[in-house]
Amino acid sequence: MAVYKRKGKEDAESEESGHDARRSRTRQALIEAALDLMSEDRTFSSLSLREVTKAAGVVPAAFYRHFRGMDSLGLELVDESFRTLRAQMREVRANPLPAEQIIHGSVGLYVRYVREQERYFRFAIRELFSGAASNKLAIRNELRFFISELATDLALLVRDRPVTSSDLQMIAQLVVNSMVMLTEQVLELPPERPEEEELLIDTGAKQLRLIFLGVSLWNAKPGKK
Amino acid sequence: MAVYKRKGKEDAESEESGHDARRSRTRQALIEAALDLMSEDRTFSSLSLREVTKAAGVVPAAFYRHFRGMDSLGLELVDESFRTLRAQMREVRANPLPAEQIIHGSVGLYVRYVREQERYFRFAIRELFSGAASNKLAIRNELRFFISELATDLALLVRDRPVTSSDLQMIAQLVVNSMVMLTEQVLELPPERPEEEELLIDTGAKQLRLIFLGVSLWNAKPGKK
DNA sequence: TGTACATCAGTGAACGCGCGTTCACTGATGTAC
DNA sequence: TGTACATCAGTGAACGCGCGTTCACTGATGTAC
Repeated sequence: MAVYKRKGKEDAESEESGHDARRSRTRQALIEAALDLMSEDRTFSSLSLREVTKAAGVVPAAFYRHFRGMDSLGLELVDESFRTLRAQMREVRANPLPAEQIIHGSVGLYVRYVREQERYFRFAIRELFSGAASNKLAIRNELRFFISELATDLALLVRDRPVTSSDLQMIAQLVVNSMVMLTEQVLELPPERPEEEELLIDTGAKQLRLIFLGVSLWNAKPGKK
Repeated sequence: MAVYKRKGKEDAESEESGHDARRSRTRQALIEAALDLMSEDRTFSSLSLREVTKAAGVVPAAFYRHFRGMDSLGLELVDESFRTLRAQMREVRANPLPAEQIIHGSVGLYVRYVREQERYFRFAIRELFSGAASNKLAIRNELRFFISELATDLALLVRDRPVTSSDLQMIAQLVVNSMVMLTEQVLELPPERPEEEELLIDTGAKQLRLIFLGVSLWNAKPGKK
């Protein structure tokens, strides 16, 4: 049994040859294949290992060189989905306070991002509502993370009033919930319908404005529950 | 080929004997079986015809005496789900205007109703986000119906201000969306956790109050978009 | 009321098919010397 | 540089299994007379 020094993992993997490059190319092909197969109304749990490998252009047995089974591919997809989404959120969060323009602009950015990354959002939203327990839990945790971050931002908005942190969470949850429902609507749109997309953005932005109007009155008067 | 007079369909079907009674008993057993099999994290599309018949206690071929295939069973489930939900909504709607008590009370009623009819709501919410296109469409239409009804009710709330009917729809959609997300949270609760259930009701009610606070300011000042 | 017959929900066997998983293998890539 | 050998991603065949659907059937229920 000999131990060899291995080449470090290459950054640009797609055009390489060699064991490592081939490995990660096939692995990526399996991930892409699974996402593509879910583009219509298929659930992840309804995909078969064999059809994923077929779509990826490898033999069924090759799957096991990369994942222990479909479950483990599912977890990988959750990770991939939220890795990019978290990065995006960090960017958007770097924006200033929510004034009218900013709300509409942020919703627009988000919607266009959903469009761009349709396959990941489709996967995530389906797994959130009907996926395996482990995926569901992982996604709920990611959402809770977004909610907490948003609650932190909201604290600045209401710093002149006594709003409890659990109320901040409640408000942030309402906002994130609205974004989840908006996401579903965007994914439901037929492709290439910019007018309808704008309509969704307008309505989504109005709903956020409505919520922020409510926030501006929250605990403003002594009529607290 | 002789034509016989048939007995009229009996109202109390469960304890009867005879062709018709047996027919509707098996049919109901298939429906119940499908709902029960979805109680964990299974999607309707992941159920097999054979396991549904097995759970219903009949042979696979018997399925075809009642439904053309699984698709047609799915449509039947959508119908059943919303038939009862619509009746429930009619009752709740018979209540007066949303003051604080009434919001909390209505949310409480709704949540307890979801608990009671868990299987139907689970089916509906899963199909909404990841079901077959036809089921998805049917459910979206039912939701649109609720939104329109709610918009009509909201019109009374804002009759002193110039709120467009599309804004009323936008507001009603926000409310219904929040209820959808609340439903998912209720279904996610482990059974028999009254404290956590109350917490969900409190939070849901607060979110509605927040929205209605926003509504009370909507177009109140000339600062219209 | 009694008998002969029609109806039809449910049966049980059969079919070809795609499934997940296993296994010994192949052959290109990489290493040791 | 050249050679012998190790590594290992991907192959192809095989397995037993549950699947959807078909079909002629059975036997209880219901009707005609």
